[in-house]
Amino acid sequence: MDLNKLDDKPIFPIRTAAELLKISIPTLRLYEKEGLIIPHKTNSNQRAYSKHDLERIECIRKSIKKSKISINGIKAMLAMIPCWQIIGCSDLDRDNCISYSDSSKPCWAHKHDNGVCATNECRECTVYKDFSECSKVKETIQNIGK
Amino acid sequence: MDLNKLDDKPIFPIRTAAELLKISIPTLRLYEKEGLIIPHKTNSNQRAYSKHDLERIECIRKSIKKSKISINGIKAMLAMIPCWQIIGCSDLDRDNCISYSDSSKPCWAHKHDNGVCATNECRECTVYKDFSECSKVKETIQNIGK
DNA sequence: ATATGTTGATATTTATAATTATCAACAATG
DNA sequence: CATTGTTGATAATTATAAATATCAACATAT
Repeated sequence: MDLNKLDDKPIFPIRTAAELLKISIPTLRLYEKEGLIIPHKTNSNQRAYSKHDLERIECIRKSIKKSKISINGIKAMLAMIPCWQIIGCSDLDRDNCISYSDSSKPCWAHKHDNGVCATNECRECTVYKDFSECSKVKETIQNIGK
Repeated sequence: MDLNKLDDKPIFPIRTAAELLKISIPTLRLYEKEGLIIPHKTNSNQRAYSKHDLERIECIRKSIKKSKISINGIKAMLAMIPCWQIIGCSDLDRDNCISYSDSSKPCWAHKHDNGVCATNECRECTVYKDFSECSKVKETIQNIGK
């Protein structure tokens, strides 16, 4: 098996994740409610975090604590991700998509009724997985024109 | 004379601006220090605000108060503006430009040593003038690919 | 089946961003 | 030249976002 995939395995229950990150459980739930993180859910609806999830959360934390960007600020910044370009939406899907016009939160925080996003798992999507910080978003914006 | 240009005339001293906006003078100075606004300066370094300046500040205020985006959040979001595309930088100028890679504040909050931006007045630049809110930034990101 | 951990929701506390007040030095106005 | 407004800087205050605590109901594990 590909050993890199281990880091994607959701093996940590919420308490362990909180201990490893040195934050409280309600904070983890808050970030999720705000759409900054999408942990895996078990059959019985219990959260499970992977190593990559933890890294993502540390990144979010840095934005809040060091860069002083509010949660809504992070959401607004992530809303600038040109997801339609990344996943290659059809023009129709794109124009019908809420997240194409919305600038308040990232695409994965929206309920999608049409297009690929309606069926795909956001947690597994490149758009979600690749973007948790400003620099990555800007990098992508730079590359659209090329 | 073009009557529309009147709205760009910097005719309000800081006290008047503060009264019209119902905020304090130090707040206006803060927004400027953070690079969210560039008022005109008289020969003796006194600030003067135009009607458009006031509208811009109201827009900023809405982001802070209603959208709950922190000042640093607004700056991060504005750092996503593809300014090099808008003003049509040469590839060389672009690659040498700080604001091309930086994702912490908008281009006009940087000191520019090379390119057009070194000589131009940011206050007069389309990039500064057109962008004070998220939706305009996203609109522009949408249009790059087209 | 009893311990321990989870869920979502609400209430509370804490941290800190945003705003304002105050200051001496300088500018404008009449 | 006296009045009123400005400048930047620092200190104090206020507002509120972020984090945490608490809860009953449900899940897991031994």
